[in-house]
Amino acid sequence: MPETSSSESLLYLTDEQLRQGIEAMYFAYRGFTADPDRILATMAYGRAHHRAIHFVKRAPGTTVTNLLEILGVTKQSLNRVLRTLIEDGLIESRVGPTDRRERNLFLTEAGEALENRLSDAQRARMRSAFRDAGPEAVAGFRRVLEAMMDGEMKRRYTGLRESGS
Amino acid sequence: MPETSSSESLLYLTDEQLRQGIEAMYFAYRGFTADPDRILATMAYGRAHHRAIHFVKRAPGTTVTNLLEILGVTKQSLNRVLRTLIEDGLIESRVGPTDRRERNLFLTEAGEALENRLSDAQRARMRSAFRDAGPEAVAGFRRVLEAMMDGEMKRRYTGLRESGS
DNA sequence: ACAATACGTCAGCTTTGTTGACACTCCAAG
DNA sequence: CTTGGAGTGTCAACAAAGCTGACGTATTGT
Repeated sequence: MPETSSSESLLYLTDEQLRQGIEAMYFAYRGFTADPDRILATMAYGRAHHRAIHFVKRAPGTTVTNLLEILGVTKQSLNRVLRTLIEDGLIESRVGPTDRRERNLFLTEAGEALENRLSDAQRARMRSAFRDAGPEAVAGFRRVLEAMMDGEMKRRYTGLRESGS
Repeated sequence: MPETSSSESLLYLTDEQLRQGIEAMYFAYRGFTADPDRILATMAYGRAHHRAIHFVKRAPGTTVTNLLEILGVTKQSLNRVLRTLIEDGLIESRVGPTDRRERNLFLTEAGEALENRLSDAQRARMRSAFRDAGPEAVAGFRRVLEAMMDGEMKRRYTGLRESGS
């Protein structure tokens, strides 16, 4: 093990430092999901519904298959969630205009409303964390997270970044 | 909303930037758990077993109640996991020496071995991400994550940091 | 003696993941 | 034009892991 703090500048690669990074990631992720979870718990929804709503908002008109790839779950798992959201009138599923096998997904007004509530809660926490930590920290945060994704995830992530905004 | 990029230095608080932070967190967390998940899937274990093993390694001799508080799950949920780990000889449960109602939890040799396999995989990814991003980025990463935990989580996290290392 | 604590367990439910089978649609080769 | 294969979406049944609430037992301490 070369990184046993032999060099001062590599202190952040100590096993102990890495372990702290792992634990920070674990606890922070729980904070990250806590607010939306609380809102969702009051309805019959869970985290999976949130994810579906989020990415439909992000890429309106997306197909089921595309969503499947972004979320990395099986069809049935997504379908169950999608079905309840459609039944409840939060998501609209339109038959594809060119290829009628496809379904294009959109948020309804009610869907947008819920998306806003959830997003606001999550963004508020993110904003406060970003503000507390400062711009340089935020840049570092982003850099580490991107390096932590594996190739597949990174593709999905940067794919979204390029199409959005 | 004052943060609509009115000031250049607050660009990182734009809704779009926050949204990207949220998505980065989501995709990175999946990368973060991917390697251990792959290992665990080959056995009859899941993420819950990993968490139990991790924190028993971190705080050997911890009691069930303490673990319950750190993990923030219910007794039943933890017990199911703990029971299989004890049956499989990965965790040892010793009657508390001073208070015989308590059970002190330890990893057996086999438990240590599995912990190492899991930790190595996760640390390798963390190390590579840290190395790619550099020390300043790592510091920023940690700062943002700590700001993102809520009070309860932060207490557990810093509690561990102080007892460990 | 009695209340409180720590742990384990039972029953039953929910969310969210899985696999496998099936129906509808499209397109291209015969 | 028909027909067969590939693509897209739906449904049924099951598993992992979380939850609540109740209860039993051993132990502690007042």
